[in-house]
Amino acid sequence: MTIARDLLGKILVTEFDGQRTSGRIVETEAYNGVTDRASHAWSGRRTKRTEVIFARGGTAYVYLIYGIHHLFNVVTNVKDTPHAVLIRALEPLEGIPVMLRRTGKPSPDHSLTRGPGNLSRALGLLTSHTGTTLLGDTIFIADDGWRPRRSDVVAGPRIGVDYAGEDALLPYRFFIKGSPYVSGRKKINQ
DNA sequence: CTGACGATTCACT
DNA sequence: GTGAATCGTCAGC
Repeated sequence: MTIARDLLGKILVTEFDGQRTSGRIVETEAYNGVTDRASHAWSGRRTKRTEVIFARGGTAYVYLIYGIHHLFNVVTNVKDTPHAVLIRALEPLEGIPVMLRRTGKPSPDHSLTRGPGNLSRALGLLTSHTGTTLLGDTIFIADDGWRPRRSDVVAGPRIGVDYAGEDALLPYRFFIKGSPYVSGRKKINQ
């Protein structure tokens, strides 16, 4: 939970085949383990797919949704405690031309890394990266000391988890107010 | 083995 | 605002 907030302002970096891309994290969502109906690990569901969420913190969990989009998560807790943080939006920093090529966009705009599906595509993240440690040199979190002002960090309900009942209302989504890269639907936004 | 569906996005009405 | 795309995962038979 605290970790989701602390990740705001940090830099997510991927480096595949010498192509480095990075972006500052401006939006995250926390998934709070077995008590969170919106989490894949809810109620102790532990399967081949979700196994990685039970790993120790600092592990990547990349999940394919709707057969189309990849969603990138960071496993945040100790072994056997399935907490994860979904990275929902970045502000592009390095490797923007590479991102453009990956996404097929002609020019950089706010949609390049806005939304978990777009972001993963821009950084070249695939489900095959699930289980990769973030302590290595292909996918990792960097910190240049930049921090959002405390008054600019906003918490709100998560997106796309309406099926989770009451848990869908929990303020587990954190984002930096005013960033043009923050995603969000029209309903419960900002 | 079979069927149902999702932590989304994009194009179209 | 609505609906389709598209496939790995999981539950059930």
